Amino acid sequence: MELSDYAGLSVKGARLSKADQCNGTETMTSTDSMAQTTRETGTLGKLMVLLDLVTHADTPLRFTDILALTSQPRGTLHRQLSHLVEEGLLELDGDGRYAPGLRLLDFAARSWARNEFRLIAEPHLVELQQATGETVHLGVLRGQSIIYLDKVEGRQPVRMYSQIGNASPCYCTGVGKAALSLLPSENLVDLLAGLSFTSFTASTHASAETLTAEIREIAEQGYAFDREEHEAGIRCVAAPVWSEDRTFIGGISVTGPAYRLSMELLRQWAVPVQLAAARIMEGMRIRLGPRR
Amino acid sequence: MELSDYAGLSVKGARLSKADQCNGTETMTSTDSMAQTTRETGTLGKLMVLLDLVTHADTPLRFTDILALTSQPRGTLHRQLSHLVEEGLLELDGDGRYAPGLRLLDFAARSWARNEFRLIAEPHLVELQQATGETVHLGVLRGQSIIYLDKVEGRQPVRMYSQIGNASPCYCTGVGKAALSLLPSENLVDLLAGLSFTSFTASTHASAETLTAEIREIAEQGYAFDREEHEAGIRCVAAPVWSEDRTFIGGISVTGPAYRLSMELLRQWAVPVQLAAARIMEGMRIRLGPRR
DNA sequence: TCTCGATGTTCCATTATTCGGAACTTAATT
DNA sequence: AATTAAGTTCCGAATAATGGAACATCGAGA
Repeated sequence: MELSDYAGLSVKGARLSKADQCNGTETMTSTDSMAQTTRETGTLGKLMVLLDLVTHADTPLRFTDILALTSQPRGTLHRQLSHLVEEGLLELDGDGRYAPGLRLLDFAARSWARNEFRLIAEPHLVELQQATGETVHLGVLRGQSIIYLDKVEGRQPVRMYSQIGNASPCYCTGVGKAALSLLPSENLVDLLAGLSFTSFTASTHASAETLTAEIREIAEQGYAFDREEHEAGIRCVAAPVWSEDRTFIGGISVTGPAYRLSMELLRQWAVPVQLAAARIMEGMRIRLGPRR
Repeated sequence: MELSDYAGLSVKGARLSKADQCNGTETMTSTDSMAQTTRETGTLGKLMVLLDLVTHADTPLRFTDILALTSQPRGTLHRQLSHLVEEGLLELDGDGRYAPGLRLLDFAARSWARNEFRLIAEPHLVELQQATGETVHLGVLRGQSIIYLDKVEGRQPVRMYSQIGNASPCYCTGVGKAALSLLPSENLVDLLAGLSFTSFTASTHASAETLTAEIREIAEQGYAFDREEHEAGIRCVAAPVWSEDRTFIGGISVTGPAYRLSMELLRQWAVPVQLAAARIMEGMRIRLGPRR
């Protein structure tokens, strides 16, 4: 119900919720451990589950594929998909395959262009990029995921699994762990309880225990590392950033290939990263402080 | 009062949607030719109007602002906004102001990353950029708008959402007019009938008549110009591109400042632009041809 | 060609959700 | 403190979504 609830951004598990609301038990699913309490927002919630399904699929899905994934009555599913297509949120090609709709791009372009947090942070990200020569990210916590709001690359393009708008897990990214270190322990416990840990590399945290320990450490020292936890060969150092009203809880990071970024070098960069973070927060305070 | 009049993607009188463009069985004599029944897709349609309102606003809106814009009952509006917020499509800050939700970014990032048209076109856009040294765009027609799918700039890395994803009018952009030149005259008439012409510059088309004339010309010669019609001092030359099943009707363009791009130079570039367009379509044919 | 099965679409009574007026809280202003 | 504006919650009535089944459509194999 707080800032932790929509399952849409979680890596796995959005599909389960659909199955839940299909059969008997309704309205009484209070605190569920495995499936995060997906509070279906009526009609919209059901449609969003579908939109999630299609946008998360690796390839355009046929009607029957979606039918199998949702186990809904055919007629119902057909109407729901039709509505999504008619609104431009999905597109149906000549082969009867559903793909994400381009209208989503228009929404996102506006969402991004006007985002105050990003606008304020941008110059500081550029500065940090120039100081280090490596790629700089800005991300915020939404649900269990980090959504990357911005990315400033150097000249040498390094192939990385990161892109503006992409949602990444919070438990294996520098920005994610930095963000988690900002949460009150109560909220943190809740969030961790809903996580399912996927081991992307050998270094990825596999349990809430080890993660909690590291987060405590991060909270003390004020910066976080990603020791090739999300992608092999990629390291980063991150610092937490937040807005005063806690609408944005996230972080910034400097990321690069392990062969170039020794842990020692990353440790040296912790201070400039923290400084940039401090400047961003100062910028937010000036810009947004008065009226809160 | 019509609250679906957003300058977004839906056409008022006639929606150029799947129903129309589907296989063989056209000529069903558009059932909604005179009946302006804005077929709102039930609950979803109403919510999308709200989402449009908020994302199109220049600044975050307060509850009362939205209330005034929609003239809905307060209770109803409040519940609708709550649902959108709960799903992460909108965000409500500490001041009670509604802004676009970051979840939209996640959707869009996936929508973009997997878009086949864009993936196929990309290398040809890069090539065209290198040949001309100017900025190259790829856009497709959705409703009355051109949505930019890709942008290749000179030296600077692509700022993902700076232009990509933006919806622009079809009647005053090179890509837009090139796209319109592909439409069957019946569809074109329907679409033009729903347009309202905003004069961005002195050169912007102000009526369907002059626009229709130019589109006819474009259809003959196979390329289009933007003579500072959308933005003063900016010119472009564009060529139409389409996918075989007409799912994508759009174009590519080379854009730049008028002082550097004489009309004569643009005319010379028409051929390379058309060539790039042809290669993209060939790529689509190879990639998607078989199974249609 | 015909039939069969798989896939996709439409229909309609039932059911659940949304609607919207009004009462009820806050928060800001005089 | 009194008053107005702003936002939230409630509940019967209106409306939209549901889901089962009938209706199309298409491909492949007999």
